Amino acid sequence: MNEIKEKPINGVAVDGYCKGNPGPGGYRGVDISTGEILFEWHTENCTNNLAEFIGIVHGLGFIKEQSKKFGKNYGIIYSDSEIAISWVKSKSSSGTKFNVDKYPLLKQRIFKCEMFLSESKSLPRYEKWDTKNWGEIPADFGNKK
RNA sequence: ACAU
DNA sequence: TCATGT
Ligand SMILES: [Mg+2]
Ligand SMILES: [Mg+2]
Repeated sequence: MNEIKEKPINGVAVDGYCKGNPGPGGYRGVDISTGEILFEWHTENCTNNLAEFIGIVHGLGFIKEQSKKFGKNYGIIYSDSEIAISWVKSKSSSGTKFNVDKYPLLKQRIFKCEMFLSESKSLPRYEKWDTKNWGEIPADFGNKK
């Protein structure tokens, strides 16, 4: 199915980054309609896919919290990462090759992400950002050469 | 191959 | 050109 959707004008774009892979990295979330940076996180060492995964999960929690506390409904979370989206769907990042044992804070963060996913009765929508047709996701860090 |  | 992943 080669359906091409319209480029979204609402929702939250999340993107992960790594300076080296593995390397220092993190994620951020951007309000697509305004360009406002809504949340950001950095850590000393991780992989591209772990950063993308944790970013999506944080975005899901953020959207839920904004809705419940402030009645603000951000809509859909977008990610350009096939891998991270598959990990969110399965509620597990066990496919990672990265040994988190040297990074207990990261290990704990991943555990909490999976816990959040497994305990949630419902989650906000999350969809693939179609970079080919829409250009770079608005949350991108612009680190690629 | 596809997505990063 | 290398690494992370399905
Ligand atoms: Mg990305
Ligand atoms: Mg990017």
